[in-house]
Amino acid sequence: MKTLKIPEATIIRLSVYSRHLTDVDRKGIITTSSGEIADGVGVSPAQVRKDLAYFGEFGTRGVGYNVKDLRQHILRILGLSVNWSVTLVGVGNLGLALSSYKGFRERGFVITSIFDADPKKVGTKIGNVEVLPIDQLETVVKLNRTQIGIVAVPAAAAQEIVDQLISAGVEAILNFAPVVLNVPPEIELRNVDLAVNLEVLTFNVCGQKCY
Amino acid sequence: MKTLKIPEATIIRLSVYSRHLTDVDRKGIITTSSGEIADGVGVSPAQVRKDLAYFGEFGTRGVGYNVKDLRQHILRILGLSVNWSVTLVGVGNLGLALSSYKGFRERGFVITSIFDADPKKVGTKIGNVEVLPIDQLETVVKLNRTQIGIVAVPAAAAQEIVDQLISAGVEAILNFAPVVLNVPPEIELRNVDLAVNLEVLTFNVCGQKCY
DNA sequence: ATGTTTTTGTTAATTATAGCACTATCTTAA
DNA sequence: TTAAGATAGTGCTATAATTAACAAAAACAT
Ligand SMILES: NC(=O)c1ccc[n+]([C@@H]2O[C@H](COP(=O)([O-])OP(=O)(O)OC[C@H]3O[C@@H](n4cnc5c(N)ncnc54)[C@H](O)[C@@H]3O)[C@@H](O)[C@H]2O)c1
Ligand SMILES: NC(=O)c1ccc[n+]([C@@H]2O[C@H](COP(=O)([O-])OP(=O)(O)OC[C@H]3O[C@@H](n4cnc5c(N)ncnc54)[C@H](O)[C@@H]3O)[C@@H](O)[C@H]2O)c1
Repeated sequence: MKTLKIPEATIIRLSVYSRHLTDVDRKGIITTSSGEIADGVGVSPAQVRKDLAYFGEFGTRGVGYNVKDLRQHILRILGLSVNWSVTLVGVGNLGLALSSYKGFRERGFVITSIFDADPKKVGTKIGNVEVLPIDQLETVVKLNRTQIGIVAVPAAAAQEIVDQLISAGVEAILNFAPVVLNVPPEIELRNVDLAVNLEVLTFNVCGQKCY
Repeated sequence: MKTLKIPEATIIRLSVYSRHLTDVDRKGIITTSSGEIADGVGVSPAQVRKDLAYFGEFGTRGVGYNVKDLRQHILRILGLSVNWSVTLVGVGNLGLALSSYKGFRERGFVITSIFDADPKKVGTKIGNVEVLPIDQLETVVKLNRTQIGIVAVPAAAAQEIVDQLISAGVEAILNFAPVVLNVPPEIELRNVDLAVNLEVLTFNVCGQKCY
């Protein structure tokens, strides 16, 4: 087992490769190559091979990769050979969209609990999951052994929620609130920041000429 | 005018710095330092200075940075000294959340038009913007000189929508559909992919031990 | 005044990432 | 059986990004 440091960019690409392979597989295609994958996702063939090489040898020289096999291998690498229990905190505009997103389940992410502070929302059902009051977060998350928390509350409440998620045993957090959160190093945190994404766009559109 | 290549990571951090400075400014603080900014956003002081150094000298040695000034400078660098006209395509679960997101306008992004293919949605109003049929996209986007398009349609429709946005003159696209899109090189494209984000988390939670 | 402290801007070193070129191995067909 | 073609895996090179170190400049205290 290698303790090699894997670039995050590699993981992101692996996720995209696996999605691409799902499409290719659906078309009934049996075998593919680093070149075809590269074309399909817009990177270089060398990059595809390099990314895979971190984890082993999955292809056959002169032939290529078996689509189903490679897909399964990548899913396994990403930790997707099992389902993950996910909790969603905050069922506002965004939380509601997330809670009904089917792309979740397809990849093995199962929303097992939903919380909100608003009494009007508590008790309502989203799909077959009931919205629970925030004071039950710790108990329920512990009970379900939920490993992933999604934060979709206002920025002002995000740190408090994150602290609760962590003390409830969550190991990874996906945060949509536009705020820098403090978490201990053993907790995995990723931020999805809409404004930041748009601002990278505007910077580039300016042709970097605006300043 | 430098033609220096700026790392994308730098732009992302600048966006975060500017948000942090907005908070600091709201607290009435006049002066700050690279160290304080670094603490506030979780990077190193050297990184902060390096990022800023790409664009000029904004501080005073021995003193630090004027909060308001630096904030304004960064906003200018990011192209946020003017408002941007944005069009949103697809008002499903996600599109609806995005259309009512206030964080947009705060940074100068104004949704000037919304489109959907569903006749039941066309004609409804979101805020004070009416949902228009998709066949008016080109005309309206051209009329408004809209520069940014947000794609929140199903994956199967995304490429088609992107093509229409581009032929309508949009220069930058933020895509939420989980699909690899083809755009000409002069078009700025960013993808926000929820599954990918979660999968980076699961990979890391596995401690890279799962494979 | 002058030296001390602070903190920036910048240069140098280190580390990380991507790209390329080459080698090994498999398939196929003569 | 062997040669030709294809394509994965790999080590090396080049590029990019981050970190660290240091010199320049401002403020402040003596
Ligand atoms: N709406 C979007 O498109 C969008 C896009 C990007 C980022 N965001 C961010 O995502 C977050 C949610 O956005 P939104 O538009 O859904 O906001 P919202 O106001 O519609 O929803 C927030 C929800 O969180 C709940 N809440 C508030 N405080 C809470 C607490 N302490 N504990 C539990 N629940 C609490 C509220 O009751 C509400 O249901 C915000 O931080 C926002 O900045 C939203
Ligand atoms: N819902 C989420 O939380 C979420 C999260 C991440 C990514 N996404 C992605 O964002 C996209 C939208 O997700 P959603 O949940 O809002 O889906 P949705 O089905 O609720 O909404 C899609 C909307 O697009 C419209 N549409 C369909 N085809 C169209 C076309 N050709 N032109 C214009 N409009 C068209 C539909 O009428 C509908 O209103 C999808 O690609 C989805 O995978 C969604």
